[in-house]
Formats: sequence, structure tokens, C-alpha cells
Amino acid sequence: MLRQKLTNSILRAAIIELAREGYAGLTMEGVTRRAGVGKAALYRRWSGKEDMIIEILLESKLVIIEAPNTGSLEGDVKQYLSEAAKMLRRPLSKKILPDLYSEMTRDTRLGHTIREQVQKPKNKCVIQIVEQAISRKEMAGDANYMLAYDLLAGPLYWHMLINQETADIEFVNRLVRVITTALKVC
Amino acid sequence: MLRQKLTNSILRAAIIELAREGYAGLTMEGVTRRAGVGKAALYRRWSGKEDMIIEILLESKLVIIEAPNTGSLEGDVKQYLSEAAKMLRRPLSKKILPDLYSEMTRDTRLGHTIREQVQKPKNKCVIQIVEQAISRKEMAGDANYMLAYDLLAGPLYWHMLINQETADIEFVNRLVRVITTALKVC
DNA sequence: CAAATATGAAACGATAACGTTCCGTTTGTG
DNA sequence: CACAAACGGAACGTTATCGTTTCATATTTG
Repeated sequence: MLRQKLTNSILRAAIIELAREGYAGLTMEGVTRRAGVGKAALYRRWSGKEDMIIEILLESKLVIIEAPNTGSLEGDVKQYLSEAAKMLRRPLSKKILPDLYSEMTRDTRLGHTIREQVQKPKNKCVIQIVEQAISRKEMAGDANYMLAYDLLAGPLYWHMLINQETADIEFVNRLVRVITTALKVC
Repeated sequence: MLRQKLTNSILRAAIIELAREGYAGLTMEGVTRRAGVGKAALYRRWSGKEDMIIEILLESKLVIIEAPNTGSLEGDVKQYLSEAAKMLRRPLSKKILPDLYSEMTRDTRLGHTIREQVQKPKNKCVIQIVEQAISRKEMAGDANYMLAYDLLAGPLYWHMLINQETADIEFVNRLVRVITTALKVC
């Protein structure tokens, strides 16, 4: 009968610690200090930090983007990139995601969870966009899905996560135009 | 009068540890164990792991790419992406770079060094490619450099580092063709 | 209201890395 | 060859976090 309000407070503190210290630098004691709770409250809920962060990933919609279906490739691309940019503008996401992508390369339960919960849904979304474009004859039938995925996701992530740049509407619109052009010859 | 051969052995061990444990998980003791040396040998050379890794970055050409000048935009793009792919294929680079990009978001001396030594040279290289293309009238005079940078670097980075995928020559060639098309409408 | 239980705080021993120091041995330099 | 210095290895005290336990207090539930 753990108190839900306390659970939420702890998870909020954990997210902030994750953003500040990174996953490897995250400690259970750091979370207790930030949340102002006792250690027992944490260990009654999770066996350790991996458990805790996995719960955050499973519950968070931070990284999920709905597959668009606007009727045109350019519309779909615009909606996808706009949603992605909106998510990547959040200061916590901007700090946390480079770290998660780094953890994703490791053979741990957390790495596996990130691949399944963060990356796979993103890929599904892109597949749908491409399939719709092919059925509308906006893309060739033998289009390379992986290449399309890299074109759609790569530039914005590079821009916002690696270079930690901003992306206003004007920039996203330019990106949409250019990437749509590229997808059509994909 | 520190022995250079030993310094090299230690740095090699440090790179492997960096790839296996990540920067946050890297320990001086771990490096001594892998290198089979005493701790004094390390602390006689560096004040701590940040110092040591910064020396590795400054000495390594792991991430530097020469600015191409082949006479055509497509040629430059092909050379740039081929070199980048060659570098990203190296197992150690593939493991280490996501970690460095994560550290780059932090306000530390290491973060600053990565930005200066890894990212800035890459950006300079792209600027040159774009300037050459503009002077050849292959790109518009008001092209957006940052957008060009994101297009050139983003997809391959996303492909190889985030998704840890391979990139054979065929894939790189497809990428070259599509990105060149995109750059021309940039 | 009363019983049950989750809570914060503190203390605990265990583990691991830190950075320093010592010592006996190896190396390379003059 | 002889000397100086760097070396490996071990030991040291220090610090931080781990995960557990205890206990008095606060909260929820019946």
C-alpha cells in the first residue's frame, strides 16, 4: 500500500537527477536527498536505479510520437518533425536523451528496454509514413526504409541533441521541405 | 623522464576501458588493472581520469575528417561520408562516441574539449563543402549552413551510432545521392 | 477511534575507488 | 658499470554509495 503521491515525487526527483548526473552518475542516495525522503521509501519500491529508471521509461510518453496520416508525404513529415522538435525542446529530454542513447549501446536490461520502448516505436512510425507515401506514389515502391528512417530522424536529433541547438518553427519548416525532397528520391 | 612506451600502453588500456565502461564508469584503478601497471605510473602522468581522457582526445585523430575538394558537390559529399563511415566502423569509435556526445552536454572541462576538438573541426569541414558548392553554383548563395551540417552529419550518425547499424559501400552511396539532392535545395 | 503500515531519519557493515606513500626491483643513461 | 629514476605492488586512510535494519512518527484504512 505504497503512497502514490510519494512515488510520484520520487520519480520526479529521479528524472531531475538523471538529467543532471546522467544514468551512470545517478545514485539512489542522490534521489533520496533531492526528494527529501528516506532510503527505505526507495528500496521498498525498486531494487535499484536500473529498476527505477526502467519504470520511468515504461510510464513516460516522453519519446513516443504518434504516426501521422495527413494525406501527403510533406504533411506527414511536417507533423512528425514538429512533434519530435516539440519533444526535444523540453530541457529534461534534451539532457536525458543523449545519455539514454549512450546507455542503449550497452548490453544491460536498461539498454534493452530503451531499444524496445524508445527506438522501436519511432521506427514503426517512420515505416508507416513511408508505406503511406508509397501507396500514394509519392515514393518509389522499392524505397529503402532504413535510409528513410535515418533521413527523417537523423538531422533533427543531430541538431538538437548532439549540438544542443534550438529549432524554431522556421528551422523545422526548412527541414521538412528539404527532407521531403530527399525522401522522394530515396 | 617518463617512459613513452608505458604511456602508450596505459592510453591504449584507457581507450578500451572507455569503450567498455563509458566515461562515467571509467576508473583509474580499472585502467591500472587492464594495463598491468601500478597506480603511481598513472598519477605521475595525469591528475585524474578527466586529464587522461583529454590527452587521448587531443592526440587522437579518431574524429578528424579532412575537408574534401573534389570539384563537385556530390564528390565532396561522397568523400566526406565515406571517410566518416570508415571512422564510425571502428568498433572502439562506435562504442566511445555516443558516450562522448553524452558528456559533451555537460559543463565540464571534458565537455568543452569535446566541443572544441571533435565538433568544431567537423563543422569547419562542412562549411568548406558548402562554400565550394556555392561558388560552383551547385547550392544557392543563401543556403543555411546549419541545416547543411545537420543533413550531412545527422543521418549517418543516427544510423551508425544511435542504431549501431553497419554501413556498407552500397548504403553510403545511396546516402550520398539522397543527401546531395537535399543539399541542392537547402 | 484504533489498528496497521508506510514514512523520515539515523546507524550499520560492506564494497569500491580515490589519491598518497613506501619499498624492493627494473630500466636506461651517462 | 654505477647511479638516478621510473617502475609494480602493496598498504594506507578517506570518501561515497550500497542495501539493510531499527525506531519513533505520521498517515491511511477499517
